[in-house]
Amino acid sequence: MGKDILSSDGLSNRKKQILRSIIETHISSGEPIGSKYLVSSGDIPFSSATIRNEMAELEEMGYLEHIHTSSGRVPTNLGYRFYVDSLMENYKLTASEIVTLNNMLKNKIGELNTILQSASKLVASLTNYPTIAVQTDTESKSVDQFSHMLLDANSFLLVMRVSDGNVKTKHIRTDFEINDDILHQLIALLNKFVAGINPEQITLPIMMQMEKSLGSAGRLVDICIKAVYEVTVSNEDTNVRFEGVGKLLQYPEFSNVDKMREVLNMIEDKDSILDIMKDGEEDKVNVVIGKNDEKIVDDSAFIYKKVVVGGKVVGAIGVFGPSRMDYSKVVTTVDYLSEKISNAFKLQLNSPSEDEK
Amino acid sequence: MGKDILSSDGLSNRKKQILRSIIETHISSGEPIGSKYLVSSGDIPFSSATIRNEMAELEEMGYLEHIHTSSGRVPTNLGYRFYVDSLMENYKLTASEIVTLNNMLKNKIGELNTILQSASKLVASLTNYPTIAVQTDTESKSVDQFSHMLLDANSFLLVMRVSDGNVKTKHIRTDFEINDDILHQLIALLNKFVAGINPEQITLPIMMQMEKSLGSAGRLVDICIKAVYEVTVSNEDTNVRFEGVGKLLQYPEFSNVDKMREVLNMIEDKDSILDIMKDGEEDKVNVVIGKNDEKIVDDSAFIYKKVVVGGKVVGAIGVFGPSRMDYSKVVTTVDYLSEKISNAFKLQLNSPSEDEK
DNA sequence: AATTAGCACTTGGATGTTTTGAGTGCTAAA
DNA sequence: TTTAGCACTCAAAACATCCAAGTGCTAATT
Repeated sequence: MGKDILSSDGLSNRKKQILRSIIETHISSGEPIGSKYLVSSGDIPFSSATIRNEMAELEEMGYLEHIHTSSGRVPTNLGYRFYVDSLMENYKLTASEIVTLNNMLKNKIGELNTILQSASKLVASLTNYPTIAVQTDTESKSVDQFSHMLLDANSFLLVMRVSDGNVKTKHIRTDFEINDDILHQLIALLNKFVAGINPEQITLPIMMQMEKSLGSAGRLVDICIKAVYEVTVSNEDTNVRFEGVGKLLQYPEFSNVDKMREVLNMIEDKDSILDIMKDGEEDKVNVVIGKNDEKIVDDSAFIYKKVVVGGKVVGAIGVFGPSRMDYSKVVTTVDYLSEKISNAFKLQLNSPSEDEK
Repeated sequence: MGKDILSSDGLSNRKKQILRSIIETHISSGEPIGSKYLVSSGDIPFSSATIRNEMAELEEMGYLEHIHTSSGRVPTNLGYRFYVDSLMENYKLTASEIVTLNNMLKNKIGELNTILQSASKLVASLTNYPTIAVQTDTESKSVDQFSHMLLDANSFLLVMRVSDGNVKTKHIRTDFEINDDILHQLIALLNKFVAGINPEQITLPIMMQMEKSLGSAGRLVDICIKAVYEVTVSNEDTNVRFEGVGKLLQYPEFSNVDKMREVLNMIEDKDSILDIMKDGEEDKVNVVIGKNDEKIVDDSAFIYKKVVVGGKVVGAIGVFGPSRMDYSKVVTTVDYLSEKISNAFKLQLNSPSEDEK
């Protein structure tokens, strides 16, 4: 009955079935899997000898490995990769899970960093792995809208809504007296000429025109433009936060000091995290396994999806855990949430006057 | 020669000498200390038998302990406490250490959280223990001024200048159409009735009056007041950051999974950290050891000093490590740095700066 | 040709035993 | 008061044994 027929990816169906069964069992147990166990589990309708033969071949192909002659098989990184790419079924979020997610997110519409962090806590509570919330600075930002708050006769607050979803303020002092009227004019001008455009495109003629219309308060233009530069160019907002690292210790593969040291070192090096994420694709959940891509600690996996607002990557949320991770659940959850976040900000952004694009 | 004369704190000088020698040796080696070792080290001019007798008494007094009959002695928490309070000598920062500290701090004058973090990194590099940077919220806040930014016909940004110097924004959506006029009225009302007062003093009559003057848009009042509450009551600016937790793994007492789990759990629970620090005194370096004060993991110690700016505690920096810590160096470093930071901000407050978050 | 039963063989881990050495407490001598 | 000396203790290291789970291979079966 078996029929060792190759399907498109070079594996007979029986091999796939066996590989999958091994991986899923191993994911939940963490133990090496032997042929007899597979038989007794009822998953595979063949004898242990047959399974052993298949296993041997799967091993030769690089999907499984063997710690020593008399131990069961364990998936290799390549095995996990194959599983994630071709074998895994989509996890369905339960209704109650969705309700939980939505409720917790609902009250959090606001600043991007707040929302990223609370999303990452959410993922943590649902998946029992440590989570990561990354906020990145986009390369090219613009200020999309200006507003102000007059503080006293010599100072005011310039309020800027930045294209990455953040709102920044800058305290500006003047050596001459200002009032609400002047500021209104100033803000109107800024909204007209500066809002939404790349700061590099602010030309001298534009600035001069603005200064002229402001008359004696023309000097403010210069100061404000400087503020725009600071806000759009600086990348002090880049931020990598891990939550719940302690959870790793419940997994035997991390229950030893050396592995923990490796992990803590990796985690504390924000740059390495950003470096890993740089390579990821934008509109899908990325799964980085073990040290195929050797930036990551062996035996571990890193799953993340970038959060895109207004066509730009503003951050990411994700999960870090053992390579025998519950991929399907994690992938689904991360996907759902990052999508939700992007949407929440789409609403917020769609509104204002000028649409670029 | 020995003369077992009691000094003021109930210990003969010889006992002090022995206790101190044991503690300092143990701090650097991590091993239990035996009588013979002390003799061979040359520190104590008595025979091993004499030392053994003294040790037995020190043990009876609670300063030392014994894992089993045939092991050397180890300091108890009480022993460390005594050492820190009475025995320890002040560490002298070397000239090059001071230069390093000053240089690194010099370029960082700016935002409080930035400076706290870079200070904590500094301590980490000098002491080889993980460090903590805490930023705390001041207890009672109010919103001192309101402003707005209209996003579209159904949403706007409420901009609030909070009394602690931060500016917060809240994205507010409405299910009816709004415009700049209505918002101006709203903001004017808020500035008149709500600005500068403690949110607990906002009474229902005031709110009703505001709602009435706004007519059909009255509902906005409620929403905005809620935002005010969130901003003034929440302490989301409170922030506890650990840096270099991985360093703990180099100390054998933390090189096991259970201890590590305890530590990670403690570290991830910001509230417990804040709770510990609440009890600390303001103008000195606080040393919390082991589980005398049982909020902290056994075998560990927590050293911190609060940073005070303008009479208010705005945060703290500190170090977490094994109870056999290099107290004198750590205490000195933490003291020096926190002092520097307070000073840096004193300067900044006096001279006008144009930065505000 | 594909599958399976059977069996010899491997090996990590669990368990038990022995040895070693650092360190103690106590007694009696200095 | 101090110290030399000695019997005693115990954790940790080293070594030995046993066991269960699992494999690879061969020969029998379908």
